[in-house]
Amino acid sequence: MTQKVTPRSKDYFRWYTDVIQKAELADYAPVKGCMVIRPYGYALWENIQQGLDRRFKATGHVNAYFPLFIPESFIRKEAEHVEGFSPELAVVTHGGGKKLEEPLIVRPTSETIINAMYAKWVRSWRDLPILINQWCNVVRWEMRTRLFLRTTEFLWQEGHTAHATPEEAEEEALRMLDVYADFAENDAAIPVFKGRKSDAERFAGAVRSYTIEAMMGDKRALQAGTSHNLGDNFARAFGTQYLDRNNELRYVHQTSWGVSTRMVGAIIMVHGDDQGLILPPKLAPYQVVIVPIWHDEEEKARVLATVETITGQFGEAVRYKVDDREEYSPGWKFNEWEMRGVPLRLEIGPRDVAEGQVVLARRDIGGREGKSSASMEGLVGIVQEMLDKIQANLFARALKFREDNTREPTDYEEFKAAVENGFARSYWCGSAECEATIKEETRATIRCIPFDQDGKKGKCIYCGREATEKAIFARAY
RNA sequence: CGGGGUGUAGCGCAGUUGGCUAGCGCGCAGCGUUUGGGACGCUGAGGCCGGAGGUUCGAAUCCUCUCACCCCGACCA
Repeated sequence: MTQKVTPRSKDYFRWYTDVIQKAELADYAPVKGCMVIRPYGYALWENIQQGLDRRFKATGHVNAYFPLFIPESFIRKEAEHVEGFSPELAVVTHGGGKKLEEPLIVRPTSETIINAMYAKWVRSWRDLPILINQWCNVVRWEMRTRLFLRTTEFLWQEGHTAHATPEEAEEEALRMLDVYADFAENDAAIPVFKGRKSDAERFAGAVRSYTIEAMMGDKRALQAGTSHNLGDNFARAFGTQYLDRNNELRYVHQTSWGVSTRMVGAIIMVHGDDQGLILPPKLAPYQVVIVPIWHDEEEKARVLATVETITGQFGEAVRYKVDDREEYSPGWKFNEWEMRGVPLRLEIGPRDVAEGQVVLARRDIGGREGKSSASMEGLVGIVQEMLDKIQANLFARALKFREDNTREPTDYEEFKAAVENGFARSYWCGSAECEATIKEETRATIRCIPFDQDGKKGKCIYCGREATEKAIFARAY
């Protein structure tokens, strides 16, 4: 399996799929559009889960689990929602050898079934807010699939909250977008634009959708997380009402927000290089790989004894892997673990043992430049410091790349060139016609209308009418 | 759904003017020598050539039909 991957510079998408399979993150499943997430990929996902779950808990959310099957009639209750999701539903028509009275939908998302329950649970203003998240799988029958980025079945978390007022729901939607952005930038080392979706890109059934958008290594955009203010759309469809302090019956206002295994794809595409993966230390299954080197049994004993004192030092503070396989040479292992994206490699041979030091090799900086030696004494501190540096460097590098490839074109010709090869930040008049025409002519869509605006006015990049906001346009995954 | 492509050993492929025993590289197993940037030798295991029909003395190879997967578009986290 550990053959070289197609160079990223040569064929970006081949590189992407090669890396996933050769690094053993995932493999194609026997069912079209589905993938098997292998232990190494799943460990990465578990770290993503932990990073997010910790933040959800810290903002007052609790986890729960709702069923996989949703009665077909539920999906129909919210008009825009049914229209948005119908084409991609998997439907169960038989169970236990008999045709079902009512077909069951395999959840594509859980707004409907959760609202059916919330409608039961909510009676009084005292029952609010409900702040529930669930970790689960969902199924969307997409025509075109790509490992991690879009699979028929995928793993995600979906938060579903219910609030007394529109203001609280809005506040919640924005809070969770901040949580996502914080996770993306600090844990995944992926810089994101936070902003609002255009109406055309809005979630089916939402009042407003917010998103974090990231630039991949091929300069295309990827929506890395979304947060929706659902208003009272689902509450009206499901009759989710409560009595307020004045004994008046009111609909709840809701949000939903999600991050999926797509985040794994984002990490691969943002940080990887020709050698393969580069994983951010905060999420890497192994932060450090230790490669012991020896020539004979006597050296082996000494080297491994030293390795043991090091791993003893690491304890729980560092996630490490000792690669003491005898069937591979050190050089082979170096290449293997670089391909698998381990942020830091520690080499220990007889020379190091004699000198009381180890060799450190950074994954983010190749060749000699990334190598240094460190004393065995207090190594854990040095390693942690270096992991922090790598984390910071990955973010800085990704940010610079995004900035270098985000342009502010002054006319439509420049705009077309810009979205050909990066992001364009341009005034947009807000009309769906301009948006649709741009999409048709350039294949670029509005990724978001960033919160970060300069407050100035300008002319729409397409029609020239007055515009008050700039949008990020790009080709997207 | 439209367009393109691929199915032969675990992986990557060759073989396809029909021809006898289906081959190569990597990987895998055993033994030995190796090990600081993808080591080497020897021995060996592993195939109803995607499936079904047909043509033929003879089919991986020709014909028909099917199935699966990948890539490019439209749809989407």
